[in-house]
Formats: sequence, structure tokens, C-alpha cells
Amino acid sequence: MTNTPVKNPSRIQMRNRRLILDSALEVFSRDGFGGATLDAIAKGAGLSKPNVLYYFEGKTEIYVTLLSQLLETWLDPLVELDPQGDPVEELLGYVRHKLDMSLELPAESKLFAGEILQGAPHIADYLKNDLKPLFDRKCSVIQYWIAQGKLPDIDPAHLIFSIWSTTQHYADFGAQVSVLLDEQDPAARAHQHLEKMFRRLLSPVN
Amino acid sequence: MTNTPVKNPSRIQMRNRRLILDSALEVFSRDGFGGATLDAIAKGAGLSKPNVLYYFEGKTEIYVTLLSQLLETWLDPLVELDPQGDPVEELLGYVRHKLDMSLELPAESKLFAGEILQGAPHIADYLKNDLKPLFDRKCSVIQYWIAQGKLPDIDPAHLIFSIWSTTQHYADFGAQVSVLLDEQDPAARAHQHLEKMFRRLLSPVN
DNA sequence: TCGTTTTTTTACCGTTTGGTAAAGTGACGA
DNA sequence: TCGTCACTTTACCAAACGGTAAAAAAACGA
Repeated sequence: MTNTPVKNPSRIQMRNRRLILDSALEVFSRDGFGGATLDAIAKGAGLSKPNVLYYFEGKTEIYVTLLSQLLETWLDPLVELDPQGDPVEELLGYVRHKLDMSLELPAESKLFAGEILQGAPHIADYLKNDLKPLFDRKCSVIQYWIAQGKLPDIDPAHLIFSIWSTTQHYADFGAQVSVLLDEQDPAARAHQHLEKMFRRLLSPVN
Repeated sequence: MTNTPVKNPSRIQMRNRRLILDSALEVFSRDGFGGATLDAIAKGAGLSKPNVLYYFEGKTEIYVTLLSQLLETWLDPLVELDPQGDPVEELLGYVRHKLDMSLELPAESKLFAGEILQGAPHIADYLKNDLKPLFDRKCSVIQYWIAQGKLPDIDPAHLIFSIWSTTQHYADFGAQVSVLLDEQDPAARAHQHLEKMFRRLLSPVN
């Protein structure tokens, strides 16, 4: 009866919604929200445009669905930062995890980057109500580590920004990176560089 | 005779082309290339749409003009990296300069970021023919400094990536930064953090 | 098998888009 | 004062856009 079935999804619904979201991820991350078209998404999914609109209410709903699914998995590594663990290894593990995600899921990173770039119009509430509290908690953890003398004095919030920016750079600016580097796969050197950089930054001062 | 006058620009042409480019920078950086419309650009410039098209051949030409003007000034600080100067101070000066530009000209940074994010379709040639040689030269300079023992062993290319990403983060992800930080102006702390971070990274190992 | 529900297709619509044609307005020098 | 050229406006267009209605087809349960 309802135009957009969500509950008790059949196998066909599961398959087609997945096809649509997969195609939409490519299109939105390549063309941006404004540049993306339902026709391109439908074509990529191998469906007709009205058929796509049978599964989603509109372009915006596809986009927001994609974003919210993304946010869950994307912020997960930050959640796992363990106050009980070794500070340097915890943070370096986080760097590695984030870099791996950027290298393996560049489209997701680009989708998120595009949304923030344009002022986060679709996820402003999420940033304020979900990300901000998590961010504050993790800043407190880092501050706690510093107070314990396990980390050098460093601004927790801006440290996290630096981790985010340096790791996501390989996805978001991948087009630039691949032109500037001579080697085809930057993964290994990126890992070595960030490992060395953040280890120096975080290891205790002599 | 020609539809788009460029030579011997009159005062009116100077003024209106500037008005159009100023408006277009706002619109393109906010809505992306695909999401931007000529109507929005025209409205922002206080002109009619056909009047805008009297000065530029089309949406793409406005966008490319904006990008190429931007690239000149944006890469300038990198050009000025002086092989004769003190390595640490040269690089820290570069960091400061780039951060200042991000903080003061966020729209320009976002415009560039959006272009790269979408695969750099309009400036692929520029990246390959202009930026790449400059990038390689500066990598050589840094490698030279390392060989002289004036810098710790660090991957020059990825060091530049880290400088770019951390500084531009405050512009490109400004919407996120402003939500996550309690203070309204992140400039001072951002400067302190990046200064401390890159100084630790670049100062000689004990 | 039949009837019902789900899924897909065809045909279409109103709006917005980038862009054009051409008439009109203004400034300025001879 | 007139003609020329630079600039601006009005009116318009074809294509692409997001989205809808409704019929056709396929899938499914009894």
C-alpha cells in the first residue's frame, strides 16, 4: 500500500535497494549532490527512473540514507579509542584504521567530504547531537592521557582534526595525489609516513 | 564584434567581470559545480542572466576562469620555499602561510577542494603540466635538506600532503570544525597546534 | 490454477536549466 | 545632431530535471 516499502523487505527489495545505493554512492561522490541525477543513479543500478522512485521517495532520501549508513561505520573506529589502552598505540591504531578506510572506501570519504564542504546541510543535526558529544568524550580521554604524563601536551581537538585530515586526504584528494606521485599505489608510503609522523608527535618528549 | 570581450577591458567590463567572479566564487564553493546555477550567479552579481553571458561564454568558462585565477595565487607560497633558507623555518613559514590562506579565503579553498574531489575534470592538465613539476622540484629541495642532515628523514611528498591537508582542513571542513569546537574562532589554536606539531616533526632527532 | 500483491514499464508533466536572438538603451566622439 | 559601438533587457527555446499516474507484468500464496 505504502509507496516506499521499508519493513519486511523482500529479497527483491533488498537487492534493488542495495543496487540503487551502490550506484548512488558512485554518482553522488563523483558529481556531488547537485550534479547527481536520478537518471544516472538509475542507469548505474540497471533500473528505470520510476523504478528507483518506487524504492526511495526521492533524490534527497537516497542521499540521506547513504549518509546516515556511512556515518555509523565511519565514526566507529573513534568510538573504540580505549582509555585503558596505551595512548600512543591507541592513537596510532586509530590513524592506521582511518587511513585504511580512506584507501579502501574512497567514495564514502568523498561523499562525506562533499557534504561537509557544502556546509553539511543534511547532517547538521547529526554533527551537533551525535558527533559532538562523542568528539568531546574522546578529547577528554586524550586530555586525561596528557594529564597522566602519557602523552606530550597537545591540543586534543586539533590533534583529531590532524588525524582526520591527513588520512582522508588520500581519498578526498586522491585525484591530485595520483597525479603528483610517481608510484601507482600510495598506500604503503602513506602508512609509513603517517606512522612516523604521529609517532614522533605523540611519543614523550626527552 | 566578438561576443566576449577580453582585451582592452573598459571600466564597466572590469567591474562586471569582477562582480560575476565574486558571486560565482560564493555560489560554486557553496553548491558545487553541478549544483550552481547561472541564475544564482547572476542574482548574486546583481545582473541579469543574459548579461552575465555577455561577459562569459558559459557556466564552465566562469568556473575555469575562477579556478585558474585561484591556482596562481594558491600555489605561490610553495614556489617561495627557499632552498637557501633554514629548512625548519621555511617549512613552518609555509604552514603558517597556508593556514592563513585557509582561514581568510575559505571559499577559494573549498572551490579547489570540490574540483579535486570530483576527479579534477577541469584542471587535470594543469595538475600534470604545472603543479607536478613544481611539486617535484620542492620534493627535491626537501630531500636535499634531509641529505644535508638539516631535517630528519621524512618522505617529502607525503610531508607536503600532510601540510596541505591539515591546513586546508580548517577551510574545507569548516562546517564540521565550527560545530565541534566550543570557541567561535579556531584560528589561534589552529596556529598553535600546527606550529607545535610540525616543529616536533621537523626538528632534528636527539 | 487463480486471485492478490509486488514490482516494472510506459507515457507523461511542470519546472528549471544553460543558452540564444534580437530589440532596446546608453555613452561618446565627430 | 547623428552614427557607432558597448552594454542591457525582454522574450524565448530545447533539453534535462525530479517526479507522477496508471497500466502492464511478474511473483507469490492458497
